Amino acid sequence: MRVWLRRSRAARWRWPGPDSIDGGVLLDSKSLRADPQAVAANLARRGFKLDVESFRSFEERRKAVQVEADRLRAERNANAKAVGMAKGRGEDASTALARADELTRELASADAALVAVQAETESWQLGLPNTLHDSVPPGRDESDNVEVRRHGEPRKLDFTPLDHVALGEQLGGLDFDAAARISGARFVIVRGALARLHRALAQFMLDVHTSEHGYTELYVPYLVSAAALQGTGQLPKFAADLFKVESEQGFYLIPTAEVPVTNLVREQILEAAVLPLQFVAHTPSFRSEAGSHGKDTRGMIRQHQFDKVELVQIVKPADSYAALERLTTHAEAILRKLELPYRVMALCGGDVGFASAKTYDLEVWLPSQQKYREISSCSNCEAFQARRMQARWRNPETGKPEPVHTLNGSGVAVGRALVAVLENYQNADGSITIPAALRS
RNA sequence: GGAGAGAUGGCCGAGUGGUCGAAGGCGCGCCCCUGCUAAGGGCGUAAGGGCCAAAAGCCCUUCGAGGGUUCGAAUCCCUCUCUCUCCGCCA
Repeated sequence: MRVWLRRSRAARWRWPGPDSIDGGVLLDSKSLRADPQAVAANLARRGFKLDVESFRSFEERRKAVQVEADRLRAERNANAKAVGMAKGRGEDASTALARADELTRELASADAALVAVQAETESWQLGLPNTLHDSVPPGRDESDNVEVRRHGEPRKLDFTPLDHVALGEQLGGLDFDAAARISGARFVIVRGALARLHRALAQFMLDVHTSEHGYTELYVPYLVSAAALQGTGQLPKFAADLFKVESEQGFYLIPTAEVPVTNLVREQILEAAVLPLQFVAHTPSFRSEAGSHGKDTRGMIRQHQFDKVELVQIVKPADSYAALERLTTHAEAILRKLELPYRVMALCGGDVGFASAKTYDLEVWLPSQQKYREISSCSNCEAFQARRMQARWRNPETGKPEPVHTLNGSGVAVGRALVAVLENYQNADGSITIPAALRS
């Protein structure tokens, strides 16, 4: 239906192949080789320690092994060709045939060594996070994030606000106990008017992004392959955060629509004219929340399953930072229209996610906590995911395929938006006023 | 679930053991001719990786994936994946 959906045989991702040492994996291997110290200095801003020495050592080994294997292969090819030509002329080929035997043996052992060193390099590289953009503020954790702007004033209430759990139970719309009996902790059943509000929020977001921000709506798989997850950076490092489905195919439940949506362009070479691509999808997200025991155990803030409207952009590298600003305002537009007070935070080096080069979080005001809480996260992954996915565009200036830049952002988390609406729109009698933007 | 067919470059499509990374066509790019909403001619046009400071150059890999046979595989054998058609089933 569209140019970018064409199947590209050329671009079919072959990997890990015997000679694809770079393989488009992770950080740009060339800059890593050229200046490992600079990469190490950059990654140190995240608190990630890059072992330059061990990189150098297996890089040296890799080079030696690869050169030797290539040399042997070249000789074997030439030798085989000589055999063919001799036989064609009806000449004796026994000398070349004897050499061929030796070459076969030598090549087998050289290849084995090459495969081994490449596997080692690859798994090491897959564990390296993205480099950070220069503008990312320094810092170790959440507390060092920098507020960029703030919008809206928290309502002055002349009563003590309830949290969404109390409000939801009063209204008979949120049932955590029933969900616990059915599935366990960190699930919820939403009922009646609140279920409808939840649905309205999701549809509202989709409508705004498609009709006002130029996104194309997608319906996507909720079960994805390990390869797709590796493409966007969840695997191999963060398997513990995912739900793996017991099945022959080895499916995982998506932790975010970012995975299927961004992978839409994997193994593609896109024509410059189709960029930028802007997609929006409403999906559930499944997260094991391993390692968050005791955090936000009450309520809907942190669940194993939640709905999210996700924005994804595929852009030319030169445009990606402008796109990040725009994408962030697209997510903000939802909160503005819902008249929810929020602030925009630039995440510090220590808080930026694995695949991202720069991230803005949107935090919405929650009266019950008297705090701003994350409701969206907007990231520019630059070429990081594109390299892992082999997602490229043809740069007219060079005529060559180059990695695209990918961005994603929640626009916004539906479950948390429901929480925010309940809490910010509550009345003294425990009723909820429906935001004007949702009335029709 | 059962039966069959297929997978080659941006696209279509040849190619059953040896100068095949791959004929031919289309598309695209540059140039020439021509000069008006036409046509003709020439050349060029895959991706990934390595060596090199770099360019040039050289080399390796890739004809769905993996393995095997062979001195040598797009071509022969095995396994898998995906696509299409028919039957069954299902929303």
